[in-house]
This record gives sequence, structure tokens and C-alpha cells, in this order.
Amino acid sequence: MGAVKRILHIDMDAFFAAIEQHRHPELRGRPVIVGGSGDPQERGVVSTASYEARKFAIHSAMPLRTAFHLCPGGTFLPVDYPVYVRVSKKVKALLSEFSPVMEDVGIDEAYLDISHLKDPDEAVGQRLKERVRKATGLTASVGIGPNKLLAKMASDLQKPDGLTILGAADVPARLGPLPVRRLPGVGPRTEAHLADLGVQTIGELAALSLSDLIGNFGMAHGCWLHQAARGIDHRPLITRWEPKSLGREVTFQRDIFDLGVLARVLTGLAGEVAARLRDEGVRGRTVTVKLRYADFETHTHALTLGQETDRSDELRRAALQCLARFPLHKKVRLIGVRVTALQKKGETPCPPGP
DNA sequence: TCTGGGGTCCTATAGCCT
DNA sequence: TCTGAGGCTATAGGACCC
Repeated sequence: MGAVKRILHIDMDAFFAAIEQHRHPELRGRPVIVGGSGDPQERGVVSTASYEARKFAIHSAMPLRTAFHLCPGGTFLPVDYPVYVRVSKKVKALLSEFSPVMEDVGIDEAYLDISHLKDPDEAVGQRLKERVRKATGLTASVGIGPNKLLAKMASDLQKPDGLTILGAADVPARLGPLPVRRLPGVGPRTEAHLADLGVQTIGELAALSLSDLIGNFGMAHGCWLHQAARGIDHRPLITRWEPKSLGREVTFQRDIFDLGVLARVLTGLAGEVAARLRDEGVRGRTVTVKLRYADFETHTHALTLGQETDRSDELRRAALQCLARFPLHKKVRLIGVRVTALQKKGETPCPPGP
């Protein structure tokens, strides 16, 4: 019998907006929207809305122009990544003092395995929040549970500045009534599909059979839904991992119908990706070009090279070959390159043949 | 007026080989 | 020689996450 684990999930509250309000005190208590170039007339989406802005129904991923219509008096700011990364590193360093077993989840979230700590969950959570607040002036929401799923669901239950502890026994009462969309892994498509099956809540999802779920959502997703609805999650914490792909893409301010422009932009992107590959000390073998047309239809073409590369000229040549395979019958709004099948420099790419 | 950019993982399909 | 079953790889697309 393995002892029950204690996993903590921490989620910084409205991270980007909170940092801006902290460095610009005059913005505190006001609706702040961080996203894109900061110009709400340009193409871009909301990265983070402060809690004051959320009262206007503004949320992440909403087009900036829509957000501006909902709240013309709000303060719109560009994303200042380097600053947010600096704050994030400070927080992560502090977290790693609580436990050596930490999983980074993007810039503003992390899981910690706190099984080894003697103090009760409540005390650990409070201490962690207090240290984060002292070090950064920012608040965070913390959830603690027996696995990653319940820890994350817990941190989501009370926001901002919450601390929630969720045991396996609490699942039917506390998660059962929630809409399925609150489960990680349930996006708009799965939500709609479940609604077609007459399922709205996590409790109703838990009543579906495994075979029904597999039939509707495939093996991997079906199994996940079946377990998640019951609060079961055996995923380990991933304490380090290497990148699987690396890419760059841009959305044009105005749609483009000019192959020359597309080729020039793609060449630039390929150069940037090559530089990042060299920075990371990796090379890649498969080059994928993505095009999104004005009507939002998105297509990709890929080319696998004879061997891994991190050279701009090789990447550019492959990318342009991919570009040539797209029909240019419609205007283009986005173009991107991504390199996959990455290999650390100096490591053997493939095992020798038989 | 719409709808970013960085990723991950999964699935389906086609071609090739045994 | 023909046919079919699997396995493997490359490719394309889709859903989801922060």
C-alpha cells in the first residue's frame, strides 16, 4: 500500500495584469487588459485581464477589439514577457525551497509534491502564499489534493487568493455539480459533444460507462474522462523535460495575397527558428509550414530532411519547398514554421540499422 | 470588428515492408 | 503468385493548455 500523496498546485492570480498593477500603482483597482501590442485596434487577443476587467466579461483569448468594445475605459498594455519571466523565476525558486519535486506548468503555474512535509496542508499552503506575497507583492491561489487533477481543481475553486484542500471523498459533493468544462482536458469541442449526450456536469459524466466514453472520444481521451470525473489521476509530476518542437508564427495585421511577401516573412521566421535551435543546442529533422487563410482555414505541409539541422539556409530551403505546395487561392492571415524530431547536439540521431 | 503564439498529445490515413 | 494482416513511418489535422 503506497501512502497517499499530497500534491500542491499554485496558480498566480491574473499574473500579467497583477504584475502591471504592481509596477504601476496608479492602475491598482482599475480594469487592466494585457495582450498583443497593447493597441486594442490591432489584431491580437487578451493574455490576461485583471479582476476589475473581468467584471466587464473580458477574459483570456478574447480579441482585443472585442475587449475594447466591452470596456473602452480600460487600460490596454502590451505583453512584456521578459519582466514576467523574471517574476516567474523568483516564484519558482521560492517554490523549490518547499520541495525538490516540482513540475513547471508554463509561466504562472506549478505543481509541488509536498508528501514529505510534516506540517498539515493548511499550514503549508498558507506559508507558501505568504512567502510569494512577501517576495513579489502578488497573490496566488493554491489547491492541495492527493493528485495533480484534484490539486488543480482545488486551486480553481477559490480565486483569487484562495487556499482549498480537496480529498478523494470530497469529489462527488464538490466536483459533481460543476460543469464538465471545468475538468482539464474538456475544451469547447468535448463540452459540446458531451452536451449532445445529455451530459452537463462532472457528476453526470461520472455516470457514463467507460465503453461509451471510449466509443465517443477514442481510447486516450475516453479513459481520461472516465477517471477524471471520479477524481482519479495517476500522472506523475514531470520534473524536467526536453523540448519536442520549436517554432515561430506570425499573424499579419492585414491579410496577404503576395507570394513574395510570404516567402520573405517565412525566410525570416526560419532564420529565427534556426537561431533558437542553436541557442538550445538542438537540431531538428522535420520542418512544417503552417498557413492560415483569411477565412481561418488552416493547413500544414511538412518535409523530413535527410538529417538533423540547425542551419538557417537548410531550414529556409525546406520551408520554401513546403510553401510552394500550398494553393494560393485565398488571402493569408498567418504563416509559421515549426521544427520537430529534435535531437540534442552530439547525440546519435537514430539507432544503427539492423 | 471577430478569432495570438508558444507548445503537447492524439488520431486517422497512406505507403511501404514483411 | 496472390492476398491479407500487422507494423512502422511520414503526414495532416484537431483538440487542448497556458
